[in-house]
Amino acid sequence: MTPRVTLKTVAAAAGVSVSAVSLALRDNPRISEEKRAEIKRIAGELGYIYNRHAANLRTGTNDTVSVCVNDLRNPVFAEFVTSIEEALRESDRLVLLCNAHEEEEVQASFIRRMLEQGSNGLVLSPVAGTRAEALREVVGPQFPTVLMSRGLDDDSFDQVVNDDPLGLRLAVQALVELGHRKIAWIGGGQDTSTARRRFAGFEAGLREAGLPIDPTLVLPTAHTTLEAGRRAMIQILDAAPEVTGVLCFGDLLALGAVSACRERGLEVGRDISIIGHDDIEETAYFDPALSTVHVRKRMIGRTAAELLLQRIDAPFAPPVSRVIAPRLVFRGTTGPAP
Amino acid sequence: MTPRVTLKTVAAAAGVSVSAVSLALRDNPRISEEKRAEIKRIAGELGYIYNRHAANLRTGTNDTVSVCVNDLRNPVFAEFVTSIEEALRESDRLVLLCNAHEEEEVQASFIRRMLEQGSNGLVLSPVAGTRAEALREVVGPQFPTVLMSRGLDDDSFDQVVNDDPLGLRLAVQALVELGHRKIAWIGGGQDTSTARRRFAGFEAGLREAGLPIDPTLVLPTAHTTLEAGRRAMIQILDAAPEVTGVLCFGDLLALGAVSACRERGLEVGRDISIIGHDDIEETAYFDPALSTVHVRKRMIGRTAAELLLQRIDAPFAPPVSRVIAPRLVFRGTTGPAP
DNA sequence: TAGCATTGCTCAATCGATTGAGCAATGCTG
DNA sequence: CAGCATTGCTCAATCGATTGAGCAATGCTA
Repeated sequence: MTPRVTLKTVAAAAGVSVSAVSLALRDNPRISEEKRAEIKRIAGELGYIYNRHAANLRTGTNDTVSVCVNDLRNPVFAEFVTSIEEALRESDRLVLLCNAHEEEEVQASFIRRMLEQGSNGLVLSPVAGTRAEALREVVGPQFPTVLMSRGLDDDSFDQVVNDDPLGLRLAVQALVELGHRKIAWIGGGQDTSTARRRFAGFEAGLREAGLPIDPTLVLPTAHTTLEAGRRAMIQILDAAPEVTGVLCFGDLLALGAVSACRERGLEVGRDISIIGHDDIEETAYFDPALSTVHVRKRMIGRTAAELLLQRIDAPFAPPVSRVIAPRLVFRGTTGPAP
Repeated sequence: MTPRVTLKTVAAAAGVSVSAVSLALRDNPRISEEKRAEIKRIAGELGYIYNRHAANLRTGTNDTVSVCVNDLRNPVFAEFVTSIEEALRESDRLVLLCNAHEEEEVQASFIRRMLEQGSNGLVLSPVAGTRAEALREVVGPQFPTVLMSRGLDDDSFDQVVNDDPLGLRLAVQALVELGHRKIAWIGGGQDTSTARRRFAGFEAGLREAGLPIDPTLVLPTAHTTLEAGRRAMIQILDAAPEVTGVLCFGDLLALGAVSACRERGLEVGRDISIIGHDDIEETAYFDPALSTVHVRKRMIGRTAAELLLQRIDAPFAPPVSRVIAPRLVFRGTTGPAP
């Protein structure tokens, strides 16, 4: 093993001090242009590799941002993470990733781990059941943290969320205008702000339309998968065949519901209307294409990254909360009530 | 700002030396059971946070594994990353993530960055056009590296790949047995081993069946999105309306192709048969559900993680290459030739 | 009971970049 | 030309955990 090339090695070779090398390599103007060029040349020739550990120890950070989401296989989260990563690339920060899979312990241990690691900040989609105080306990009082997609009832955190109530109220309104009166709700069985807020929007929409909230038409599901949607839809059709409109917590659920309706011989978009939520890319290509609440995922991801960078620069600034408005997208799974 | 709680703080509070605390916290048996318990208790009360930077500087590593894939929004990669992360959780390593987006420079700078960071190893799906020597140049001669999904013609790297040629030969065989003679190929316009190997499998399958390779039935696409599939399919239908079988580089392309056929009034599964590749979850719920080549994604991700851990433990062991066999899944988009 | 091993800790050097303080040389101003 | 600022560098402390060497106390063996 050849001994490591450090600042010291370079300094000796260049006949200057260690500090001079350190400053020169970072283009500090206090070192003259020529010296800087020479030092860089020598460093290059010697094959100097910057040791971030030493710098990290000294500076206390490590130019890393942590992102913890529930499940990357959910295209919504994949889109969030992708746009965060892109937004951070300019600030030369790497992304530390975690899939919490709704397990609070995984989330907590990731947070501890990335704190040890000296990560600069955290973008978090808290697992179901996360309490704000418990989270604050884990991340510590002033650690730059931005909640994304799922908020918490605590305004000490920066947050970026989709306007869930709005999206669902719009969806209910749309169905009502199409003449639907028996409208079902599938999903949101998790203990998350998203689940609560979407359901609240559903309820508010019905209330505004003067419609009753029928418990047999509300079917929370533990998961948000295609299969869960299929099962829930079958259950609803069995319990309340008169239903003509269905709103779903997520697109995957909605696609499952579509497939269940078809199994039962219903033509979706004519016999029954279904609206999903999120607008993941795939849904546009189903036949009939899925009507859905379009969530501005890239915007949310980018905003989360921006807020986090701001927070890192100004740890004591007042917390910011951003609510991104969704819009309704009509495709083939909605139509006038039969 | 309260001053940081370090080993020193804890040592002072516990009335022992810094070393004792360091050893105790890591359960070194050279410190007595009782002292260890007491030290841990005090550390906990003081809110001691382990500073990995100091340890990293001292030990030279940082218990991190880097993963670089092309695009997380592709469900296949999301699945890979998820299973790698799960597999690594036991070894208490964090995942540093990068989406290279087919840009060699992004890939290279990520690699340099994570090397500085002291990452323990790399799982890489090389961007299109990556040459083995160039990659070796960037990662250095002995850095633990596992290529995943996309291989390189270089046996100095560990590799885990799907058996692409096999999958496509099986798919061609299946269509031929169903009576298809005019079989098209959509996708794989990228300069990746995957693209080459799948196309090679397609060609081999035709050859085995004694069928000619018709250039008008081969349509490489630059992207593997739904939209790209739709466009390619339209082009093929225009140029060669007699086509009855279509193989696609990926499921998204295939779904796009399905949607294009439908626009043209063709009933997929009867008038024309389409087979995708990868078997992403959504495809099973399309109507008709997509027939596809099922790639064992979790297996590939887990295997990549395992190989990497082995490689980290034994940097000089001979390189390992794993080929994971896919299987054909028949659903609704395939049927006898009309 | 001398001699040696073991136990249980402490000491202090170490990893390598960063940075505030400091200093010599030069330029500039009044 | 004294006095001050600026330029261009050096000095040395510092971040905090790790670890080989060392040492005192105790136990064990011959």
